[in-house]
Parts: sequence; C-alpha cells; structure tokens
Amino acid sequence: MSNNPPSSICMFTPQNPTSLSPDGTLPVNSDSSGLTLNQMPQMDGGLYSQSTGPQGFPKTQDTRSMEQMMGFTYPPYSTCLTSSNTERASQQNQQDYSQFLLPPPASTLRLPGQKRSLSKDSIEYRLRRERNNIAVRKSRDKARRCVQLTQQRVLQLQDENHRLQLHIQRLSHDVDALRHYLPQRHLQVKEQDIAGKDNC
Amino acid sequence: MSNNPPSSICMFTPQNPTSLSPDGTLPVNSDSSGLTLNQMPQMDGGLYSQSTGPQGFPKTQDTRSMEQMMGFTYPPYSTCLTSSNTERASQQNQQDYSQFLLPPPASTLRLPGQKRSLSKDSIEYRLRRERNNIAVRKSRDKARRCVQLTQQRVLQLQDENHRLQLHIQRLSHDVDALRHYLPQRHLQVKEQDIAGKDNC
DNA sequence: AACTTGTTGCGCAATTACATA
DNA sequence: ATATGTAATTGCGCAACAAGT
Repeated sequence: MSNNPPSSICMFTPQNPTSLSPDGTLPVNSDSSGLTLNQMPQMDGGLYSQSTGPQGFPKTQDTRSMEQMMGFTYPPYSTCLTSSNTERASQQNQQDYSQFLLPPPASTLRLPGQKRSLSKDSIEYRLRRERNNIAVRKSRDKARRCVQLTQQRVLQLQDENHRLQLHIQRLSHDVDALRHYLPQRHLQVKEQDIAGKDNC
Repeated sequence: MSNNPPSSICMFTPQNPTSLSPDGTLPVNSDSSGLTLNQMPQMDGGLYSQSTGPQGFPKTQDTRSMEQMMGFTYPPYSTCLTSSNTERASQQNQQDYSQFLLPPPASTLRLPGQKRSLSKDSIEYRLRRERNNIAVRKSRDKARRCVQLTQQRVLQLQDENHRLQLHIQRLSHDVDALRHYLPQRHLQVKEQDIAGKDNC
C-alpha cells in the first residue's frame, strides 16, 4: 500500500527527455510533454472504482454507448452522479473474479526476461485491463485538474501583476511629488544618487 | 477553404458553461475544461496528413490492421510494435456486430433525424475514421501546445512579478528616504494627504 | 438539413515509475 | 541490488458530440 509522496512534481518536470526503450528502439510514447503533476487536491478515495463493465467481456464493439445508456458518465469530481445501477454490477464483478483469480500456478514456466502474455479471454487479463482503465481515468483526471490549476494560476498571477503595477505607479508618483517638495536642489541630486536608477 | 480566425480563444474561454445536449440529457462530454486555444504556432500544412504508411503492416489487430492494410499508419509517433495474436478475436467481434449494426445497406431510406450508419467494413467508414484520426491527432497536438504555452506563461508571469516586487521595494525605499529629507513636518503631512494611502 | 472538422471521454497496449519481496 | 508486480503515464484509435460550412 504505501501512500508516500511520489517524486514527480506538478509543473514543468522534464522527465526522461531522451527516453529509450530498453531494447533501444524509439519508445512509442515520445511525447510526454512534461506534465506530470502530483499532489493535486484529489481525494483518492472511492472514485475511479469499477467503471461499468458489468459483463465486460465480449464488450460488443465499444462500451461507450453502453456506459452512456447506463447513465454512467463519470463526472470527474463533485456533482457526483447517482450511479444507481452499475455499482452493483461492478461490485459483483470483482467478487466473481476474485475467486477464480490466480490461475497461474499451473503453468509457471516462463523465461526470465519474458513477461507472460495473457489470453484476452482470461479473467486475469480482464482484471488487469479494468485496473488499468481505472488508473487511466484517474491519471487523466489529475492531468485535467492540473491544467485547470495552471490556468487559474495564470489568471491569479496576471491579477497580482496588475496590482503591483498600480502600486508602482502610485509610488512613482509619490517620489516625484516628494522630490518636488525638496527645498534644495542639491538634496534632490543627492537623493537621486542614493536611489540609483529606478526608472528602468 | 477559408482560413479565417476561428472564434474560440486559447485560454480560459468558459464556453458553454451549462452545456446540455439538445435532448436535455447531460452531455457525455461535460468536461471541456474551457481549453480551446487557437492561433497556436502551428503550421497547419502537411502535418497530420495521410500518415504516409509506406508499408504499414501487421501492426496488430483491432481495426488498426485495417488501416495498415490500406497504407494508413501515421508515423508521427510510434514505430509500432509487433504484437501478435488477438487480432482474430476483435476483428471477428467487430464484424459480428457490424452486420447487425446496419440493417439498411442497400436501402437508403433513413428517417429525417437519423444519420446513416456505415458498415465498419465499408471504405467510406474507413475514410471517415482516418480523417477523424487525423483531426484527433491535430486537436490533441494543439491542446498539448496550449498547455505548454500556459505553463510558460506562468513562469513568465512569476518572473515579471518578481521584478515588479523588487521595483516596489526600491521605490518604497526612495519614498522613505525622501521623506526623511523633508525639512518640515507639515510638508510630510501634506505629502501624505496628496499621495493617499499607498500602503494597502 | 447534411457534411466536415474539432473536441473529448474511453479503452487498449507499451512504457515507466514505484514498491516490495 | 535484482527480479517482479502494480500503479501511473501516454500515444492511438473509436465513437459521440459540438462547432463550423
């Protein structure tokens, strides 16, 4: 389990810039765009649960239509849906499989550097897929939130920027006014020497 | 052709905040996150073109195989793998359904509000798919660039912010110094009246 | 109205990042 | 320190829409 902080940081982490696959081939994922946020305000709780695949297997052609028909639209956060149905199914789904889980014992003969290839019909395969699907949804959700956060940050910074500029404007005005009130010229000069070049 | 500027703007365009499907149901895509950049530095030219698959081949299965058979591989990313089995399953799967999917092949009678459904085997279907795939790649590319741009903007704003704060610091210092040099108290007071409340 | 392009959520598969035996 | 398993990322294609012509 372990819930310790991952290493990647939300914004601008370059992250394996020249990543190559272990076999030396160019990796399929050559993009990455360096967006790997973390520490996002997300309650890692029950969301992302079993997604719909009630009977997931034959999975007709696309599931999407299925999901929608079942009203399972996955509203990232808040507003949570009232997933009336579907959860039952998914829940049970898990259980159903759990008992069959771990068929490998029989044929455990696979070469060291070889990762076992699962049959697409196998329960295990489906379980892995489903888990990954959940992870994918979670990850993308996180990415979306990060983007939004970044955008908010821009607005916020622009705002602050504006405030600062106004402040500068006022201060500049003050300085001018004060200089104007200085009785002796030499003092002004002295003052300017002290202040240096503010007007950049 | 017309290459005029689209309406959406890159950052923070709210854009259908309460979007609902025409039928009043909640739209599947309720996300959108208001990211709809435009005017991105993209040469809209030959990129995203036909995906020049010189000899695209046995990519895997899963429809993709079709694309390759037709010479549609789209190299942009990938170097594709060489998986193996499984093509049978998904392929057949698709076909199985496809025959049920579109009952009216020869008959062109489709009700007013009904969009014709193409056979997954049809050339037309493949062409549409391929066009959409290109559009998708293009769109995502745009989104990626927008995100990067936004991130850059944050850095840039942070930097400017810092500069402004330094400037304020110097100006404040100047004001203090000048005030110190003011010979008479009443002048200071007067000055403050003029300047108003700078210290917010 | 019909068609084309643009967006977006989703699932898949390959890869990577972590964690742990 | 290494082998192995799981979670996280990411490009890709699909389908449903939205938007634009």
